[in-house]
Amino acid sequence: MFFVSLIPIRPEGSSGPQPERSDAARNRERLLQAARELVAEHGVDAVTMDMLACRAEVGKGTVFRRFGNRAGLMMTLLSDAEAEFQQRFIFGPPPLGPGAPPVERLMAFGEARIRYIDKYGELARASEHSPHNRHAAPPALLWHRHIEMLLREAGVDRDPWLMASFLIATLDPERVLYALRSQGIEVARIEAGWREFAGRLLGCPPDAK
Amino acid sequence: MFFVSLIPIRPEGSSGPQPERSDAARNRERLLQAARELVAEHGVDAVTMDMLACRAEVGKGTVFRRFGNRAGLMMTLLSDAEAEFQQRFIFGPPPLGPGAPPVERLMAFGEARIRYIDKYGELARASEHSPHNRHAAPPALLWHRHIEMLLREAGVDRDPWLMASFLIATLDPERVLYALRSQGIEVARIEAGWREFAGRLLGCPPDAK
DNA sequence: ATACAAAGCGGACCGCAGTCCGTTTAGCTA
DNA sequence: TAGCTAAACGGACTGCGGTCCGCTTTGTAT
Repeated sequence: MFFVSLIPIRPEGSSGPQPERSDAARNRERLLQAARELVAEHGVDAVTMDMLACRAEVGKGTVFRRFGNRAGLMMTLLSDAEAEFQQRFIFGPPPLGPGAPPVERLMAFGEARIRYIDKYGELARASEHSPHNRHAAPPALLWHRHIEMLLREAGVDRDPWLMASFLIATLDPERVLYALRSQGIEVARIEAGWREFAGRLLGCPPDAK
Repeated sequence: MFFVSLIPIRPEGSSGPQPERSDAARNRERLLQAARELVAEHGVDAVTMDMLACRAEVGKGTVFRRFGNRAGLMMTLLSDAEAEFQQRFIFGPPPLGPGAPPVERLMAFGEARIRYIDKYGELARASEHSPHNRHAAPPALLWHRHIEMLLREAGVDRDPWLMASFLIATLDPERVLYALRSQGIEVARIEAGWREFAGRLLGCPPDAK
C-alpha cells in the first residue's frame, strides 16, 4: 500500500548517504520474517532477542545493530500499521480526517486509537518500553501535535499543549490493555467512555445517545 | 507519625499468625536503612538489588524474600509518604479532604498528586514497574475509588468508573515526570493545567484566574 | 585482479532481576 | 540442655537485554 512517511518511523531512512549493503538487506528481511513468525507463534511478550537471532540465523549483535533495542524491533513491526493510522487521521475521510468539526475528530481519534490498541496493543506496549524516551518518539509527537491542534480549533486556549498531554495519557496502551484484557471491558464501552470524556472536556452537551 | 493503614501497603502485615523472627526483623531494618542510604547516594534508578544486599550485608535471596521484587522494595520505601497522602485526601482538611465541593476536591487531589510526584516521582515510577499488575496495586485501587466517588458526587453518571480510569491515567508518574524533568515544565503550570482539565471535565466555567 | 576502507557481522561477555535449594538459626518443647 | 521444626538465609545459578570488539564481507578505486 501507498503511504507518505510524514515522520520517519524506520530508523534507517531510505535516502541515507549509503543505500544499504546487500548482506544487510538480506539479514533485515530474514529478521523481520523471523520476528513476525515468532510473534505469531508465541506472542509479543514471549519473544526474546536471542530467540530472534537464532531463528533468523544471525548473530545477536546484528539484531541490535538493526533495531537498537527490543522496543525498536517492535516499533518496526508496527510501522506499517502506524503509518496507516497516521495517514487516516491526517488525510483520511472525516470524521477522523479533516472536514469534521474538531470535537468529532477528537472523538474519532480516540475511537480509532482504542481499536488500534485492541488489535496491536501488545506490540504497541512493547514498542514503548524504551528507557526514558517513550514520549519523545516520533509517532507520539505527531499525535500530540494533532490533538493540540484539534483542541485549539475547538476553542481550548488555556495551555492546549498540556491539555493534549493529559488527553493522550488516557490512551496509553498499557492502561487501555489493562482495561481490555485484565478487566474484561468491551471495546465499545471504552469507546463510548472516550466519547463522553472528550465531549465533556470540550463542553459539548452529552450527545443524547 | 500516626496513620491508619487503610489498605495494607507493606506486604507483611503486623498481625500475622507468626509475629516475626528476630533475625528477620534485624535484617529488615538493615535493608531499609541501606536502601534509603543508597537511594540518597545514587538515586533510585541506580540502586540495584545486589548493591542493596551487599550494603546491608545480607544475602540476595533475603532481599527478594523480604520485598518480592524491586518494585516491592520501592513501594516499601514509599509507604510512609503514601499513607500520609491517603490520610490527607480521605480524612484531612478541605479542599483535599471531605467538606469541599467535589470539583474542588478533585482539583486539590490532582495538585497534591502532582506535588507528590515532583517529590517522590522516581520512587513512585520504580514502584510501579511490577510486571502486569501496576494498576491493581492497592493504592491505585484506592485512588480510583476516591476519584470515582468524587465524579459521582459531581454528577457524572455515565460510566464514572471509566472516567476515573481516564483521569488517573493523566497523573501517571512516568508522564508527569517526563513533563517535569525532561520538558522542564514547572510544577505550577502542571497544577494549573490539571485544574483547567478537571474543571472543563466537570463542566465548571473556567474559574477566572 | 588486487588492494583497501568501511560497513556489517557474530558471539563471548556484562549487569541486573529474579529463582532455587542446601544450610543455618530462632524459638519452642520436653 | 537437647532436640526439633519451620522460618529464614545466602549465594550460585538462570534468563534476558544490551555491549564490545576482533573478524568477515562488500563495494569501490586502481
